Amino acid sequence: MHHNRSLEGSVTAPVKYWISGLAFPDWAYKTESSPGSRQIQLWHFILELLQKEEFRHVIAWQQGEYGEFVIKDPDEVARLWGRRKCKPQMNYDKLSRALRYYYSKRILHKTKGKRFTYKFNFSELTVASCPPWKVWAPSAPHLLVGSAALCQPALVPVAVQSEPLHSMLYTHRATEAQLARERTSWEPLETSGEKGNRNFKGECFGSALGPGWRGSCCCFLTLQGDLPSFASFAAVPRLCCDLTLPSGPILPPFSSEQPLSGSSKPGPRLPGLLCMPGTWHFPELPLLARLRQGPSDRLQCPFLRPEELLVNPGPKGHLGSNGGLSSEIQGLGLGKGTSMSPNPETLRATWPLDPP
DNA sequence: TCCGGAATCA
DNA sequence: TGATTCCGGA
Repeated sequence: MHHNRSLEGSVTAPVKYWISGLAFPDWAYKTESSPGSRQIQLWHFILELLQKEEFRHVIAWQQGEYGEFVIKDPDEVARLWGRRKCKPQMNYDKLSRALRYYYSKRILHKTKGKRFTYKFNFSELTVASCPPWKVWAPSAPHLLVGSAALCQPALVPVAVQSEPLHSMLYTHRATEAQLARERTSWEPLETSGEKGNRNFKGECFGSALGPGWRGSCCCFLTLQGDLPSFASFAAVPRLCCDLTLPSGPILPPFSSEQPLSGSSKPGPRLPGLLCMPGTWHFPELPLLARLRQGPSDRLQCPFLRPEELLVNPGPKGHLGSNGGLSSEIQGLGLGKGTSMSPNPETLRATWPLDPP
């Protein structure tokens, strides 16, 4: 059972990590888990306030704008913040200065034209705040893809199955021409993950983890560079793992030279799934942009290369050395470099790490 | 009201 | 490092 600490520091009732259709990892609400600091960070505190009904009159999520919140009573928010930090001289001017420092970190940005209105960049926030010890956690009982996905997804189950989250992760059909165009215009992650580069095409969740993690980054591409910030990465591994999707196409495409063991014939191609080596596509799915502003309508995951997927066999029940996929994946029956995808039933039956 | 530089603190 | 404090400017 998950608990959170109240604003006064006591343990309170369990929280639902579900805000306006967004699921947060549990550590996002645990002040003591703030990475890089032993003290609570302001954005944590803001999330705490936003989470609580009793502060709805002080600060609240903006209806219809995911991640956007309004400070209705700046002085009160500043007072609460000052009380938490034992800074009685705190005021909104100082607090807002701290918030403005989040701009450069891309944790937050200002909603122009709206007073006291800010917006979280959740993907950046989750990467920046994902504790290293929760990354690459070998005991995580999920099919984890990409370093971001390796942040232990402490989600409430409803988040996985809910329509909003599906919509966040899905995108609508991309034509083959579009795919080809994107394929050729794909930019290296080195540039896409650069801080301050607002024109990036891809958002590498693993960018905060350093170059060594690049191979397993889970990346979201958008048409305009304004990333689909609300495709909460935490949901990705669950979706990949549980395969409870009604349309079922969220599976990594594999490119394997040799026929995979454990399957005499390749699995059927899942309807609507367009795959390219190293890239996921989730066509025929609700428009991502429905959940956020902007025309971001493409979700891709150029993530693990085949050689990173097909790792040395490990003991059953453990993740492979890539931290994400064990050798059992070889039983999925996949063709090389094709649009072949694993049969979800096969995956379900084969996967050793599914929770009971 | 908002922004960001600069110095400073813990 | 993540604020806090102060401040000039838009």
